[in-house]
Amino acid sequence: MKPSLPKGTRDFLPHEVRRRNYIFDTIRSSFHRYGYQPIETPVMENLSTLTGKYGEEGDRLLFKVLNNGDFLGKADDQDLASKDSNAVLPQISKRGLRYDLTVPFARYVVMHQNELAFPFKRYAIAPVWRADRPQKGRYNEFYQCDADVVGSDSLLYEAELTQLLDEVFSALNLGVVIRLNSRKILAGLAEIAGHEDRMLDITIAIDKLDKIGEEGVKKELLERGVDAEAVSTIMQFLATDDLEAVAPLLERSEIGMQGVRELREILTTIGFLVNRVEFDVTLARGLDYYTGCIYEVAVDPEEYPDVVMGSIAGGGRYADLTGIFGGRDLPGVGISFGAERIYDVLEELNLFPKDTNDDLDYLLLCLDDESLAHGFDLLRDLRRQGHNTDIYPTAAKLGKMMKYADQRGAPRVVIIGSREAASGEYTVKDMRTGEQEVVERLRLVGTT
RNA sequence: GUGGUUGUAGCUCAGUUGGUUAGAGCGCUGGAUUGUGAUUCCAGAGGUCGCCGGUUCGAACCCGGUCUUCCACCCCA
Repeated sequence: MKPSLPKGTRDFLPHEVRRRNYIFDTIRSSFHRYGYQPIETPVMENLSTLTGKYGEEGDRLLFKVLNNGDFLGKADDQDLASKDSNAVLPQISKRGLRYDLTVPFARYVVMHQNELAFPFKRYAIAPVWRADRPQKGRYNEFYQCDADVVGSDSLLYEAELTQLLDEVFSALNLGVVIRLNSRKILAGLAEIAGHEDRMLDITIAIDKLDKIGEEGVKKELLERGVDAEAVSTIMQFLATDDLEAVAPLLERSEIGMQGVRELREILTTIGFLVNRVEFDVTLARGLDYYTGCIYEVAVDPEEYPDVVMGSIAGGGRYADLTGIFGGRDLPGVGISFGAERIYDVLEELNLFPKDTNDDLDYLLLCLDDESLAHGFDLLRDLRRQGHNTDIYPTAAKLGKMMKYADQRGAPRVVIIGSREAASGEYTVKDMRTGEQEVVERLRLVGTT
């Protein structure tokens, strides 16, 4: 049988894992610096926890886990005979793989509300699964790095999370644009246009402005049943790229003005950042549960015009995610980094630091069996003193062992033959410069 | 979920109208060099041509199905 991988999943080689860890470590240390605490939840959740939280499209993309045992025997014969998947599904599957980290977090907060101090700030770096059709930058299994805070509606957190986004990307040396909008402004826009009930249709259409242009958006709006007068009102909004230009248009909408005031406050609270922060009225974001400020981060198109990649981080405020699970109604706000896309972009732009190689200090090479015994003893001493050290496990030809050292990326090798074993002075070769010197055991091992 | 695209050595890819033994570069193994890798020279190994079926005297090549890759939708990180 030929080995294979499920579609949309990948293996990682050691150097790839190191580079991924570089991203995870950078993000994690910022999370810690901002006072977020780690939590963990299972990769599987009850389907009832997951369904209905991501819209119709999201439900379709959930990976379902088959029930154990005779799962078909317990299913209804009529439903089975009619091949009605929607009817059969709840009878044969009660669990699914998590689709993101936010909904499981909401479930977690409700279940542990009496053990947590609010506002509760947590982070999680973990894989999630979506049964999407894979493309580049789009996988069926991928990592998210989330920071959320629940139990406070303070706008300070929106500002803090924007700073956090900025800090992480400047630590990664990647120029980005952080775009902000508010669901309240979008709701206000729908209200002004006289289609309060069509907010979703309207936002989906205007979200495509970049891609299909003004005419395309007009067409899409009309197709979605928005009347011509409303369309021209909406197009007025799209012509603005400044919060203060949008504000007068929203004067008649209470919720819209609330959104404007909130964004104003957030923008003035943020202070100086390395990356640009822009208000973007066309920013929509699909996830159903967002109710306030929304974020999206993209690679800076001015700095890297050739990079084609969707958003690499995003997030927003949600007013009542915990309410769905019957808990106290706790407001929350959070952000999520897409580690895989960040990886692909850093790779494409060659922005990974050089030293994400093997972190070995020494590799010991022994030329005969007595030297090998000697080397194994030296190995233990080096390791005890905190040197990352490895040894070639047999006495072999030096050329062969040197080649192995080269492939391992070992920065230094210690050559041990009968001369060295007898004298306790070793030949240490620097693999980069090619220089070698004779070093006494005490000086090599060092003391602590 | 819809439409398209891709698959040949470990990797990147050639392969003529369907015709003898499917090639190259890189990588790998061994040697030149029995105590020196990354450079040089020589030699060698490595293939169910994604998989299943069909057409044909004959299929890497044509046809059907399937899996996979990537792309455009949809949606999203």
